[in-house]
Amino acid sequence: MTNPAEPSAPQPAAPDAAAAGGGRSANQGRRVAARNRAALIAAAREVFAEQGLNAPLSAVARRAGVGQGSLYRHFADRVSLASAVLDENVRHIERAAAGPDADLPRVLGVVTWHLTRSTAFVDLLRVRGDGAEAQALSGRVRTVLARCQPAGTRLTADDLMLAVAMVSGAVAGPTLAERERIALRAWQLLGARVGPVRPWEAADDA
Amino acid sequence: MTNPAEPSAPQPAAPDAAAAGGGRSANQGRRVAARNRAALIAAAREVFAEQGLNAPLSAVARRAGVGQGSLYRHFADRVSLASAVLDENVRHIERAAAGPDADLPRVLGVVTWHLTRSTAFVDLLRVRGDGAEAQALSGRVRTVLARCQPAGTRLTADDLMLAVAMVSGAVAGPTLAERERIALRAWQLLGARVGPVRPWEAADDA
Amino acid sequence: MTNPAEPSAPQPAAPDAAAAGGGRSANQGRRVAARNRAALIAAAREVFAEQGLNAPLSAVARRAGVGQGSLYRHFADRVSLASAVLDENVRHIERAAAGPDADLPRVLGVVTWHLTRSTAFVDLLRVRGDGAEAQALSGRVRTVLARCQPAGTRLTADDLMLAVAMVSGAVAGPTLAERERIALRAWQLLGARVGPVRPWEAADDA
Amino acid sequence: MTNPAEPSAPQPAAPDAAAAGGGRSANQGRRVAARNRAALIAAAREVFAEQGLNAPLSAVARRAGVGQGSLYRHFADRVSLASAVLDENVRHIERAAAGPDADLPRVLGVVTWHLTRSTAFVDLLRVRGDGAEAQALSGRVRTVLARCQPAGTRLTADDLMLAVAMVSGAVAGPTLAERERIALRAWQLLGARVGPVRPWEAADDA
DNA sequence: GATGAATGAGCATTCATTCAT
DNA sequence: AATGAATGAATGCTCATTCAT
Repeated sequence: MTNPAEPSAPQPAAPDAAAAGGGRSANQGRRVAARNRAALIAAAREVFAEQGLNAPLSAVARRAGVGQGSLYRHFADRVSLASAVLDENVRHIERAAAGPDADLPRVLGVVTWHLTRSTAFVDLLRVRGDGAEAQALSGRVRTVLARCQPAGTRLTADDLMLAVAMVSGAVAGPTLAERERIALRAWQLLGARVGPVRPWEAADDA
Repeated sequence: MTNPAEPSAPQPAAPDAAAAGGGRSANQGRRVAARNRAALIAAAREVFAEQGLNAPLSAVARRAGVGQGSLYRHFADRVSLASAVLDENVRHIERAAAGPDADLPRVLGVVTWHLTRSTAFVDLLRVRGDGAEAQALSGRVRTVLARCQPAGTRLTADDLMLAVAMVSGAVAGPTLAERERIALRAWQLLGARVGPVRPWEAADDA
Repeated sequence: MTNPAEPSAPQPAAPDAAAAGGGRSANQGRRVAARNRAALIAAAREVFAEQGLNAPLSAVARRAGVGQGSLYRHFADRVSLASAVLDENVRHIERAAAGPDADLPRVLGVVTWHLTRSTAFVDLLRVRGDGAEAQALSGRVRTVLARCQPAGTRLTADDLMLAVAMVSGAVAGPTLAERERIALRAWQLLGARVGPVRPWEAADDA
Repeated sequence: MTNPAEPSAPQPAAPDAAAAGGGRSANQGRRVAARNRAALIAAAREVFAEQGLNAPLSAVARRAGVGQGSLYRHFADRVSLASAVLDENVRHIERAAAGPDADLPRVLGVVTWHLTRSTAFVDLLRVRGDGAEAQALSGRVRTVLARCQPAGTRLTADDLMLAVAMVSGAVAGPTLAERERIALRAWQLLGARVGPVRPWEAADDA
């Protein structure tokens, strides 16, 4: 998984018993509903990270170990699935900014953590105005950044978002280490200080 | 056309000398071959700019006024067609750097012109190591930039390419003017001076 | 509703006594069972009239405010649901024929009323021998018509049913008025006298 | 085949040689284009006659022994395929009306022949205003009938079309003989004289 | 007995690729 | 060397049906 983000990553609902039978795999009733939803989001996070936001939804369903129909029941369309995936990323950033000793470098570190883990998140912050949901999500990031900015700075909130987009655009590479290295060098070229690169949870360890 | 780039844009090869023959358009030998190739590149530039690099190749062939089979004769796969499209962009940049009074700002201006005109070019410079062709093309840009750099600068060639990628990543927006505005502000955040934004040809007018 | 047919149309079984319980709507025993069955028939009448007999059964369940499973508990398959819907239409015709001053024109008027209101009823009388249920229902109509026929007529019961099928086949059109106009002209071409077009209930008003 | 209508019924393009290989069946080049188109129409005539106009198009392609893509190349959508099928029926009727000794009964005989052979044709004449193509086709039938009508008749062209729709609606039954018997009795109930039931070609035999 | 979620087969449609002419 | 048609795998989406709760 590219971006677990949740301590208790839900297990795919698939390789259960009862699959040994011939025909259709057992209908496990509504007990698995919540588990399926989580598995779909987790699978979508992986698939979108690997293949981009246009990846086949059938691949998401397959990786989640869930029928196609269940995917469509939980998420009416591709956008609502993507939103669910990205919503988690944004929530983490908001949580990071809500901490007691939150400042801009610390938040940028969290942003960078997500940028280097999720291609989908990169796409979110790079592409502007691509549907109401995407705007809402990137707007939340913008709000967080604007609030963290020290008084008397020369940069507008738009400038901050532009800087994030610039780093987003630059972040590419086959390995995670490579992506982090590039991201940090990019922030350096922009003259920005960046705190430790981590999701919010890890902040406890600091 | 989003990125004409060539003063003499080749005409689609279609309803042309076929008036001579009866039913089917005559096979006109290697004369049409060159014309078809050019028409395919021109069509691909438009289609890729409008629909992205995953646009259906059938749309390219249709717009070029050329059969599907001819497209595959000239370009074995999607990548080689894209390379041919982007090769023109890179050649323009090389030409700009070969001029008598070429310096880094002037070349960056040309780079910016292409970034704001061609979505495909943005993708080229943003995604690293995506196949040998793409690497060769971005390598040529790297060479050009390295050569233009004034002696005694603190930035490596990698840094320059990274900066270009950062601007590439930030460039988005519905209108051309918007894309140019964003690109220039991005360079500004990087502390770079940028010459006039133009393709090489226009440099004569300066 | 295109064909209410019942003065006391049953209400959807949905947001009802559930206010008493906490989360899930309470299982209210066999009281709701009857109400659900009626709601399903009413919903099916509407949906089948609007979208034809192949309308998704999920749409019927949704409009009835009832779970999918309940639909299948009450009606084993699509045919048995359709039969339940059409049974009401046939009962109305039988009731019309049971009245004190019932004669053929009067019954044909009632038949026409249903033909012009319910696409499903048109299908019933047009398609012959399509399953035992359909045959039973159209057989009842046949019986009614045969009984109403004046002695010494030249038409057999089969002829009467054929005439009804002919009118059924011709009845089409976007508006109710249009359908009635066509139906009456069709009867005229057949040389049949037709009483007032109305469901049985309205006969009291005459 | 339910409605051959053409003396030289095209053979399905399918069970050719070269199918013995493992993977994809051979691409037979553009030679088979015309044959495929004819096979598609023939297959559609059968499938539409058996399953109605909403039959799966994949079934048509399969029966024609043709790939799905070829179907879509020849016919952009379901309507254009259906039109191609029904166009033949209408052309036969027009040809029948163009003969030297054409009169209304003779044309009605031909109409009846098609009604009893093609469910799709029944649908065409029964459903009004279902798209421009359908209206055009039924309009042509209307024109033919109007022209054949003897001077001084009491029936309008609309009445004639209504009568045809009535017979269309009544025609149903498992066997061809049954359908013909019903159709002829239906015309009798309408008081219409009907010539021999046959497609135009057979008129030579008379 | 109600509920609502799970499941996957099925259909429409697109498109990369091959190939006879 | 161009052409344009053939092919079927792949994908999106729907819906009938089953089943644990």
